[in-house]
Amino acid sequence: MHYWLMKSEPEAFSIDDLQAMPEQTEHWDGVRNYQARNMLRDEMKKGDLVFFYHSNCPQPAIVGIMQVVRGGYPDFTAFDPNSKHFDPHSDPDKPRWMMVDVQFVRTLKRPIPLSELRQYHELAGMQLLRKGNRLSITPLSEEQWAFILSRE
DNA sequence: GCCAACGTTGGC
DNA sequence: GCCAACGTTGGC
Repeated sequence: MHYWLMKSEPEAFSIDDLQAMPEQTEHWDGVRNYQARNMLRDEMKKGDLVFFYHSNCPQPAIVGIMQVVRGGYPDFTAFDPNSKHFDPHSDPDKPRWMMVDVQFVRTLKRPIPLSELRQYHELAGMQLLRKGNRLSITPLSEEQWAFILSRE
């Protein structure tokens, strides 16, 4: 059982969009970073819990919880020339990019902003808070997960 | 809109 | 393999 945080720009795909999907489930496509790809492929398993984080918006914040309902499998948007995530170098016989399916669990009672997360020394080791961090998927320890929920 | 940080590309 | 140039991310 692992805990994660995944970023999305709410203008592109928000937690409300996830909640509105059929089965409240969507595939998390478009990750085009090898470090994140490796986590999707090797470490994210069905049942893992994930914080939904809104990035690149007026108030960057953790806004909700989702659950992995299908572990890593090939990101088919990489094969679609009409997709903005198309990658001509990803061969369907040897897919370069991976994704998981996630299901909405709930929104937090309140969004917990990045600026607040930075103030907790308990979270000093969080990868999200590291200077220059750009990874759209980062792991959390169980302790970090529980602490954040305690601040809700 | 600015810009720091980072990843990728490609010439050599 | 090095590294400059470039593109992207994402907070502010």
